Amino acid sequence: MPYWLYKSEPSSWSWQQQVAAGPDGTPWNGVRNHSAKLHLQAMQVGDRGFFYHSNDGRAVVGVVEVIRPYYPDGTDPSGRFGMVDVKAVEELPRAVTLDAIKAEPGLAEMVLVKNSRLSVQPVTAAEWQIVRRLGGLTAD
DNA sequence: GCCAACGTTGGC
DNA sequence: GCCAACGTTGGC
Repeated sequence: MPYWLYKSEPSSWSWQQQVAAGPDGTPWNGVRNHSAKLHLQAMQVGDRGFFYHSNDGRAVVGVVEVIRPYYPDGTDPSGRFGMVDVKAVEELPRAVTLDAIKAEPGLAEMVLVKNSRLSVQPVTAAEWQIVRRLGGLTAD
């Protein structure tokens, strides 16, 4: 099963808001980039991903799960882009900062490091376990 | 707040 | 279809 990473500025959509949205989750809307769109389209219900706070925060703070597969994003007037619904699953006991990620040799190839502007990214199984461990979660 | 990187737009 | 201009993102 693939893993993902979702970036959001806390000032526009924060982990706290995601948690508050509860088990019904929320649409991950607003993606307007074709690489990110391809990742959204590849997602299946049950896929999990990290929730990353960009700019103000710069850390992985939680885990979310896809609960509805790709469907059109009504906030896109062009109709070209879509979204999935995600829900919060668990919070990291310790946020994993970008600095910590960059300091970890096993994470040097993370898309977050290599292409920090991509808003929805794939995460490898190895990276997934390293970040979980750094964040104080048990391995899957 | 600056600016580099990158994606998108639009004129040709 | 190329590419310069422009806007946005996000780390610093």
